[in-house]
Amino acid sequence: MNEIPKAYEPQSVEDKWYAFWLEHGCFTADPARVTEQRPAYSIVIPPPNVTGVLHMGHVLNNTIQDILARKARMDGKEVLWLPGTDHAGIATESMVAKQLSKEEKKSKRDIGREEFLKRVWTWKEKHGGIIIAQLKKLGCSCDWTRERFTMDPEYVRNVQRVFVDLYKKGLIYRGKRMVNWCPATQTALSDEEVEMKPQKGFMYHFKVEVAESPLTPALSPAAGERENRRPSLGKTGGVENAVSPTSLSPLPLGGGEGQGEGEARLAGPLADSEGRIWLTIATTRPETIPGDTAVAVNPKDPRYAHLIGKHIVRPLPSELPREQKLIPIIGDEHVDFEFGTGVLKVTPAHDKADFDIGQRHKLPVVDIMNPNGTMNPLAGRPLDGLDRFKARKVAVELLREQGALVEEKPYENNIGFSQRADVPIEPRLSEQWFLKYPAVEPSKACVEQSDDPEGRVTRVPKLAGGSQGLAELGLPRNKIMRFHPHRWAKVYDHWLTNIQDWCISRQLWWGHRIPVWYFPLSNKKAFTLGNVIDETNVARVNGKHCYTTSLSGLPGHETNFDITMSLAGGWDQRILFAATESKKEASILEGNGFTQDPDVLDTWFSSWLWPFATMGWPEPTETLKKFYPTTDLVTAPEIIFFWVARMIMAGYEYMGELPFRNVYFTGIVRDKQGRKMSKSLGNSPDPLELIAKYGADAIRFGTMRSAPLGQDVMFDEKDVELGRNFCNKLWNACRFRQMQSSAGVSPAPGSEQEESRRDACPTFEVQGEINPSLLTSDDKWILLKLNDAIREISDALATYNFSTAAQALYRFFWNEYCDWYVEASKAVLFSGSRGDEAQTDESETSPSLPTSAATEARKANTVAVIDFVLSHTLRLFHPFLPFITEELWHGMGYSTDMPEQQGGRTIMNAPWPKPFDQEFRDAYSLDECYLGFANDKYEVVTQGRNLRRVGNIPAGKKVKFVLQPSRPILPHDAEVIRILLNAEAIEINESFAARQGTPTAHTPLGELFLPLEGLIDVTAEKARLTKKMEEYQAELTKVAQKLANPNFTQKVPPQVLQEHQQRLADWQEKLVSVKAALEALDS
RNA sequence: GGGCGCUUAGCUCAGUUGGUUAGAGCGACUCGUUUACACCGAGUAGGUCGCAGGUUCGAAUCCUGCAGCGCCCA
Repeated sequence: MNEIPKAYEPQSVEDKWYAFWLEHGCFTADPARVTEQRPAYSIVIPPPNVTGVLHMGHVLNNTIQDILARKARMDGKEVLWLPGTDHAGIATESMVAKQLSKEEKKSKRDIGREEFLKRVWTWKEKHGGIIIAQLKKLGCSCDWTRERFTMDPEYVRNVQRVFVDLYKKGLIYRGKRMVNWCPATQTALSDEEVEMKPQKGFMYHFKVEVAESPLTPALSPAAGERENRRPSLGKTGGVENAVSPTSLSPLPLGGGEGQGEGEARLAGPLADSEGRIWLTIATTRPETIPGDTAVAVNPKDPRYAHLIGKHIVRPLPSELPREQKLIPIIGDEHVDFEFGTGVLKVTPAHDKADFDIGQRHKLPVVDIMNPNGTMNPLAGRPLDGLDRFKARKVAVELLREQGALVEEKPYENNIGFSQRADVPIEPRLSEQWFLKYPAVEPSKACVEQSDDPEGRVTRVPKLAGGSQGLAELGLPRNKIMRFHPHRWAKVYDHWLTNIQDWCISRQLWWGHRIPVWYFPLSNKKAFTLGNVIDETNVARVNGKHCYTTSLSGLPGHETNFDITMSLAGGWDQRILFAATESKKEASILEGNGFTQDPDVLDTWFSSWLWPFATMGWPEPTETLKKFYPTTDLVTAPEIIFFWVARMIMAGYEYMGELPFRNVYFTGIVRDKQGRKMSKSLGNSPDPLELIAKYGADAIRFGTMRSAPLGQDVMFDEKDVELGRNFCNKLWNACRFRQMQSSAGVSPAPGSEQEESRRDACPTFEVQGEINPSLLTSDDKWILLKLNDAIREISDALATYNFSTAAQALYRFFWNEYCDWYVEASKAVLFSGSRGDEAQTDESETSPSLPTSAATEARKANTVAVIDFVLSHTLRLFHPFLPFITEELWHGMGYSTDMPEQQGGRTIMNAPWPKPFDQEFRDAYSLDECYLGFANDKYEVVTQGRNLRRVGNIPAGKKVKFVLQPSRPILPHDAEVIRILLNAEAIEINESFAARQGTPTAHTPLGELFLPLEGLIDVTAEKARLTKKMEEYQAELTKVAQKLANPNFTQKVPPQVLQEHQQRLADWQEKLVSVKAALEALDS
């Protein structure tokens, strides 16, 4: 560390140490090293998308994981931080598809499945390493020898194994249902991938004729009520025509009366002059009218009940003859008669609720759309081929032309959007694979629901079969998982309580292809498949859920020889399904005319296995034995359902145990204005640029300092700047220490550099290095402050309060160590190097000055204290600032005397500082009273600086202060005050007679004067003192009033009472002092 | 509609079980290049703790209601 640069230059340091760590295998976990004394600690990384790039969310998330991992290493644990990437089905596939269309103007179908997948792999090879390299830049201490990818061959096998297993258990099934269909990516999505967003649109009211009208003469329109026009809609003047030429009148039924003005006109059947009855229907999706197969009313609705069983004439498609457009009016209790007009159009093919109504009433399902969101021929001639949104406009026009459109008004409602493609999803009837979640009960029970950190009160899960609690579930206390912040536990519990089956198939190519093969049963060949499946077996399949057998029959050939078959039927044809994870059996199937399901699995169906599938499962590997369950999981709350909940279920189902003990949910990183970081807003800074500009440590520290537990993070580049400044401060504080050593402040004459370092390096046998008898009050103060900091930071980290820890580090180091201690230490370090004039004045009242040899010993002792503090501080900082601390650890020589594996090679393995034990405190007389004394001393300094201000004396100008002590002051302490005040001298004078008008301050150590030669601005000083006096008076009054209240004095605890009495005395004293000063000015 | 969170200095946030003058960083302003650091030091200003009630000797803190913002679920 010769010729240390004045400013810290991270660029020259970071790569060097990262390479060093890798070279020495510092991140590599070895299960063989795990013992009782060296417990395991593990985290699995939330695998970033393989082709993704680092964003601020990753920085936040991975910095936290790295802090946890590095802290655990320093605690002497065997640490596994297992990294990897996710194949990210839709994201990656659409990225490659986009590129294909851009560069070659081709769709994936143009080049075919095989070729397309080849392109994706190429893309993956090219971009897949980027984010990993970026994590390394950030300093992440992952065990890269264990990097995994969700499409690694073993991982693929695991996914298939799990699929087949769940299939055999009857938990995976194929079903034709309403799913969330994304017309952009043309695949089904799970409920979790749908995001509800408010959407501005229109509510259209249109009228339909009741086919059986006129019903009865009684329903003819009442006389004189013909003028019942809708209000004109201005530019959509066509509406006016819509109700002409036949004006409608409300029928004299009770229903519509409670409605609002506008709705009243629309609700209830209307009759025209010819006695025909019309119903008005409200909809936001008129383009789906051709798919309507009924209209529904609530059977309890008096306005419409009598119409149930009749028919209406569906207005679209226009070209169809009336008799082909008659659809029934049905009664269904689920119709909300408050909503719209109380008449609901039922489109079973294009709405989830309508589909359910359709099922109840056995309505036909008319699908009028293509998978890409365009209309098909069933929608009618003008709509056919149009995009659904274009079709909506056209449909409105058609209604208008027919005179059926009654009203059109702006309307906002919540629409489901495809999270990935950001287009409205289309509810669509489709055949997909579904999973009924396994292990739901233990997954629910294992998460601590009480807010008590001790876990004393745990929710007793309600289980079927009379189970009473965790014991019945095999969940002892240590099998409980905690969420941080705790409130997410409730969200998790709620989701699990209302859990719906998971649609796991995706109509994509990139991903885990579903390990199921089909065979249409009309083909007799299947019955003799491999001499194993014959007609007898198929007969057994028929009517049962499944039948299991081995096709290949070769022992040990594959890990699983089972084949599960089931008979599906009822919709299109009867199909034989065969699920197998065995390649051998798959090829037999294919050789016999079976074809594999073209779909792939939802990406999360592979990531939910991540904690164990990355550790060698299903083999009982050493890694699994030692590192599963993992200790902590750090992730974003956005994926609590996608990932966290599912991992817990998979953990129970396949490992019989929870996958992690703690889950830490980070906040969302937002910009200064509180907006979410997003590509389209362009408000997301590139972390790599920030690292290049400020250093990785800076971005880590800045992010951590401003990321409170469970709150969103408002990101501001200023935070990174602060991190950079902090590193620089640390750097320079160490530089200062080095300068003392090189300036010859070593203990004994003739000592070598190395020796002085060793002397100074206090890490282990500290007692021998620092001479307790030479400790100053400042030394003891900083040691006690260090002790507080150790405790505070350790506690904060143990409770995942990273910002608290970072702020404590900042405060301790910058405020307490640099601003006070280092400055105070100069009193010792610089003594003798410049005249001791300051102390000559006080020689009468103070003990005699130390001899020169004694001075040297004291300097050495101060350096020893500095080394002690710095070597501890570097370790406290290391999880946050890995690079600079490693650089300084070596540069300062603190590594030299440490055992190889405990800090000698790298600070990574240096032991985490522990709060001082009693023995240590006794040895160094670290009594809390020194905190008080040093604080008083620093208060004198603050007051003195204040006086300078009053005298308008520049901070740089040397002046003389006088202290009239209220207690004995040692020469050292006087010198500290002098240095900190940047004073020419400080005179300790018990009988100082201040000249009239001398600025004075009342301090805990006595009256402090700043004698000036008549330069003082009397008016300003008066103002200052008056302000102070008023302040003291106000406080005094407040306390006095409290103490005068018998209610207070009688009820309050004695300790509080005493405190208040003390306070009263203090204020009184101050007040007297300030009053005296004011009087002195006046006279 | 249900649930959760937030509201304290110009900004971002601390404030533990109620108990001194409600703290910090940034920003602003003033002064200063004093031999670690201008990526610095010293100092100053700035808050009726969202609003209204209540409990209490005492409320930023506990309770109730209201308002605003945000998120999740339906």
